[in-house]
Amino acid sequence: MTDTAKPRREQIHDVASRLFSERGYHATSMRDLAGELGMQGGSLYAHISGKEELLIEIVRGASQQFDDALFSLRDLDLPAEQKLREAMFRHIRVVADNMDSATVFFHEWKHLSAEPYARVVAWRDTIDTFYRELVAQGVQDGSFRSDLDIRATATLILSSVNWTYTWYRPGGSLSPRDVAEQFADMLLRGLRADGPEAGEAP
Amino acid sequence: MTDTAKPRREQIHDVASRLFSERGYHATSMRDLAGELGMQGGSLYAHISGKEELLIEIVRGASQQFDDALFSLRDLDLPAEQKLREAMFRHIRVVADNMDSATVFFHEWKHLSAEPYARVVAWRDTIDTFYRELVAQGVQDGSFRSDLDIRATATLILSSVNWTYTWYRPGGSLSPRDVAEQFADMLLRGLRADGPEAGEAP
DNA sequence: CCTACCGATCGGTAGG
DNA sequence: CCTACCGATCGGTAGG
Repeated sequence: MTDTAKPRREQIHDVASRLFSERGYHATSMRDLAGELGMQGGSLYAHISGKEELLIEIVRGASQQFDDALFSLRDLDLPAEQKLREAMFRHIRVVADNMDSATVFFHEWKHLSAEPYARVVAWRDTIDTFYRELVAQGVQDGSFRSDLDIRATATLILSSVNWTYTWYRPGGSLSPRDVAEQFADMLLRGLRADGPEAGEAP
Repeated sequence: MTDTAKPRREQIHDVASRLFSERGYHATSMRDLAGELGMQGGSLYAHISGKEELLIEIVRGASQQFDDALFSLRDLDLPAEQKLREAMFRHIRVVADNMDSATVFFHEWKHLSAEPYARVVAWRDTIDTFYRELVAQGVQDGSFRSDLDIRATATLILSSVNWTYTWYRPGGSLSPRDVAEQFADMLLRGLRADGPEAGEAP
């Protein structure tokens, strides 16, 4: 109606994200994609160089969003607990605000060819490290339990935030902040009732 | 060498699980599958009726394993905390002992046709319910915090056990029991140091 | 379990 | 951005 239309390339990426997330990369044909954009299959190649380029850019875009959200936290001088809450919130928000590309990111990166594949593997490592450092900081300053296994703790945190792509529904009653606060509360305080000290061994 | 060979059908399912988990369902051709079994593409159809039958059986087999592991716990008279520990252990063990079919289960079920697809959706609901009931029991008997959100708690637990399919390595140093105990300890006790009561709000 | 084949569809290109 | 097309490959079948 007006000239608020997105650039064609961006439209293609958006639709590709949706189709790849719904049907998977290999089950989505270039003709499916073109059809949703109201063009013929061959016409796509006036805008992009090939199918894998789309996957590469979707995956790169998703990892970039995580980087932007998390790495600015790295050198922030916050107590470990606050930093963890904020990291979980931002992490979940990236997933929630980009359900399609996040789903593609988690599900379809295995179909990348060698070089972009290796980049994803390396990227995963940087995120692991980010959360491990965050946990280590909390252990060192005494706010987290000293008997925590750093790797396992980081993995547990990552499980909680990453798995959201499987169940979160953007239009629902839970905001990313709600989810993050619920999860962080449970992780930090534990599920056990306090007070009379629930029995350890029966 | 001896006659310990598995039935051909079982071999086909095992190889299909591996290929589907490594490459995805649609990126695995029947000729790929036949080749790994030392036969021609068309020969597969002497043993199976079609490609989707393989996916259906892999998915059905995986959900059956979870059912067998978890539902026997349902009416067991255990304290909630012990039941949670045992459920998490069994859940993680199913994933760890069946990395291929578990990966197919979590990644490829979307490619099922309407009827088996609906069965998976319904199944997921029974597992959700299982964990919610477990949490609710713990809240009722006073061993879990009374302010827990049942749904969120069950989701957090499920995140931790399901996500293992993405990082667990069966030959490594961590047994399913190790992982389950680490995760359950953290979830139950929380990450915070006890004692001087780490500050809630700064 | 093989050979030989089917129609359908794939990603991508040429030329306009 | 379209038409028309390319070789390759797909899942599956017939007949043995």
